Amino acid sequence: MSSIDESQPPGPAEMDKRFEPKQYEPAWQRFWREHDLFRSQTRRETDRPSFCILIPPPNVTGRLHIGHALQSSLQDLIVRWKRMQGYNALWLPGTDHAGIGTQLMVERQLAAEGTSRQEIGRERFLERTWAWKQQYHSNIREQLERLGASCDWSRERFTMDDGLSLAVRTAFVRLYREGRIHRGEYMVNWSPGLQTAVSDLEVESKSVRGKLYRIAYAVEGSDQKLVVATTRPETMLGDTAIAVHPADPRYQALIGRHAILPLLGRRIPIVADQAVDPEFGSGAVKVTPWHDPNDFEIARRHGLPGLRVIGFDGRMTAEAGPSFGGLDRFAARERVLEALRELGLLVGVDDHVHNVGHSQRGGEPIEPMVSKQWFCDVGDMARGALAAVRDGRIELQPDGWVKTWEHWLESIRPWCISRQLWWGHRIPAWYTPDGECVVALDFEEAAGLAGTRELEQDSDVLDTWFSAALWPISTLGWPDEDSEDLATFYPTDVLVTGFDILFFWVARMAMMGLHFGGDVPFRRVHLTGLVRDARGEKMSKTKGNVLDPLELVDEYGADAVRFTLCALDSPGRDIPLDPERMAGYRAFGNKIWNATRFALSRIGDARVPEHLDAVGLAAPERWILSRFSRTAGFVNDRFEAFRFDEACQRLYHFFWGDLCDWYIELAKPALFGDETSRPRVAEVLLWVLERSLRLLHPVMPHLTEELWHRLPGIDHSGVVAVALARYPEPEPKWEDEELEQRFEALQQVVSRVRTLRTERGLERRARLGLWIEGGVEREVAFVLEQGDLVRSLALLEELRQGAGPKDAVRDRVAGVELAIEVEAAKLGEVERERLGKELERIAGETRSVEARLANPQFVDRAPGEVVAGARARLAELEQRRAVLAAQLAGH
RNA sequence: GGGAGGUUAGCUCAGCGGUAGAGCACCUGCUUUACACGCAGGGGGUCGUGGGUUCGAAUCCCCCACCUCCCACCA
Repeated sequence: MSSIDESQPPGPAEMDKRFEPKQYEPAWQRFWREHDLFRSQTRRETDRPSFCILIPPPNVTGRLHIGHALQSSLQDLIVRWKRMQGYNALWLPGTDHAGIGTQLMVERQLAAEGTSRQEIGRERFLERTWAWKQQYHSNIREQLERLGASCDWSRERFTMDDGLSLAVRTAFVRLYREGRIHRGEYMVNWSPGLQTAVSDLEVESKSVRGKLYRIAYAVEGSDQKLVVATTRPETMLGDTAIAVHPADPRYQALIGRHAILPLLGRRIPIVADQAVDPEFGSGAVKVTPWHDPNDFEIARRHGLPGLRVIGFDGRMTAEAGPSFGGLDRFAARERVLEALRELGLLVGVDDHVHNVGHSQRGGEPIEPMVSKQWFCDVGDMARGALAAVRDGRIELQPDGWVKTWEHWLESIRPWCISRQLWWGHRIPAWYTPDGECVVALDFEEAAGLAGTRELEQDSDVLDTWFSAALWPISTLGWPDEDSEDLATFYPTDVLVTGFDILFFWVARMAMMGLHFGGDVPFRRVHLTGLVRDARGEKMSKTKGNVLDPLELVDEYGADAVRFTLCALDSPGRDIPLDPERMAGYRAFGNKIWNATRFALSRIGDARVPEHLDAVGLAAPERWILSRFSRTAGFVNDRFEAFRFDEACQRLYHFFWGDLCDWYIELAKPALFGDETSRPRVAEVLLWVLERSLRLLHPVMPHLTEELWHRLPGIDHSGVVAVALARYPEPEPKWEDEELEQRFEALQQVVSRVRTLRTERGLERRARLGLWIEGGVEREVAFVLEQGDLVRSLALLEELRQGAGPKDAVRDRVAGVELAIEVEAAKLGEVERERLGKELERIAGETRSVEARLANPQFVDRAPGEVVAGARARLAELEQRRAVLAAQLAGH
């Protein structure tokens, strides 16, 4: 107990009228940390069932953005809920080294110092980057903690930790030895800006307004010109053939002959290939094998040589000839066109809109070119991942993503996994002086295999997503097959992430998890939408509409931020985030605060009861317990279905509507009354409040923790925090459908009286008398039985059964006919109008229901209860019409 | 060219077979012994267009229109 007291927030015993998240949120974060509440256990240490979520690791040097806040809120909600359900729940945190991103940041820093990575060399550059990582890596943890994340920080991982690095090397070596990884010269996407190859996924195709140029090539041994169409004239310098469709009648005679490449005078063959579309351009295609993926394939089929005319820096090479070598690729284009124009060989220029691949990161056009790289052939692993989703071992939510998943995995191509970067996992391959390649776990093994220590390691690093693909197994201890964590938590249960990395990450984890882990890496994947601004626009720095989650936490409190994000997470939708909405949920927090404050001020000596005995409770108590039970059932069910939005709506309306607006008001007479009724009512109020705090805890952990600890009678030596309290479940014995219906009538009667005050512009406390004149027996009896409560809620002078004064205002609500005595009972103009409108509405609905009932097909085919419902509705409409019509006629 | 999603109250969105809901915004009253981050009451929608299925459609099916996003080597 004493240790708890020490880390209790220092807040005053007296509660302020307004809650102030800043005063207690950091204190509870510290409390959780100091009590080490979220450390999970291995199966050796506990027999509780396990539950595991792995964090999608943020960039180690990054700052959390609003998307992280969304995903973290959802992950924390899930893991807190499961933990409270008694699971050995683990939310494993960590960070990613983010190869390109981090390297670029450090390079930028070097540039500012007037140097570069090339200048300082690889070793010093890596030292710098590690230092940079050390400096920033605690930021992510701090930021997650400020959101209230209940991660097990003792298990924090970083993709370049020793253990994870070993996992990466092990996976690489095994895949290599299985023949799934190989090195070769193929067409890759080259980013001249980043100076590295990138994978297909890192290329974004953008529609570009360009030109289609028609260039005339001379045919050898004739005066004939062969016109080809191209969008990239500069690549002609690397042409090694012209291709036409084999069946194209225009070019039959030319197949097998040669053309002379303009500008360079090279003799190139004219070949026939199916890939050529006779309808496009001139029907003849220039073939540049080393700078176009299609041409590469054509060249392979025809055994054509390739020439590198564009270098890795985006400039033309010496192969491009003396006039062009050294020029930037775009400058070369102009120069080539100019030269062709002079020679009269540029025979046409048309506007042409086409798609050009751009580097996702750098933004510049990607240069397709042949390069020696490492590739991972994921074909059969992809089939495994495909099957896992098809047969439900992995559930994607929303399931609309299944098709996308299938399409991508069915048409998957080898994955280019090498990057010409320095920051990352260096490829575990060594070369002997003879150029022999040895793949091994480390230098010693490589030396043993090669029979020499004169080895040079491959200079490339692996794609960041390669290590990310191993995250589910590597963080849990793989390749150590005896790892207790792996045995306890693998397969993990839930993955929450954005759809934008479905292929980059999720699919690849599925492949690697199945391959190395022997099972799916996670059973369910919850894909979130994109967080947008209040108007639904994408957040971007240039637009200046970026919302920083930590600033939002400062302004509204972490719980309000979390509640908002969870409440807006509806499947398949982007999330428009309006700070106004967050203010609304901050108000909700304040409501919870004040409800508790009120309860604490009126409960006397009552304590939160261990068990609640239903016997002898009055109707309002039985009612709120019934509502609570149904809410608990609903919330659990919606959490289970990952419908956090629906769960949050229900929590909000239960607490604010049922508990505050109605129950607390209903309980007030007893709470302010004598000692006969007060203790029991106070107990129920405390009980419901305490259970409600538990119910709300996964969404609003700080506030619920703060308030829960203020409630009297909780044995904190048993359960030190609400974070570890049992999550409420529905209690069917308290659910009372009939009682809830009767209460509905009571509520409507009270509302009708209140409406009348507004209609008549009466004083809030104007003396009113209410007569219950008739109606449905059950409801009437209940309203009369609860007469005292109705009187206090509706602020009535008196309430009686029987016929009211002649000039009273009459209405029928929820089956109860009532007459309200008002001093000046004349209907005003506005009221008459409203009555008229209401009668019209009733007449309209009556016609519609009558028509339905007059239709024999409806009566025959519709379910009995629907027909009965319609009949009852018709009767109710008629009763109400009669009352209102009499009312209107009587004045 | 394929695929997915969207089109419901002024705004942002739920609902997805029995004639419409929320939050915010708006209007009208309120120092009511927890809360103005409050209380009570209210106005506001032919659920994108056109067909079809059904006793009955915002809800299922088809067409169209307009948005958004993925995927795709026609130079």
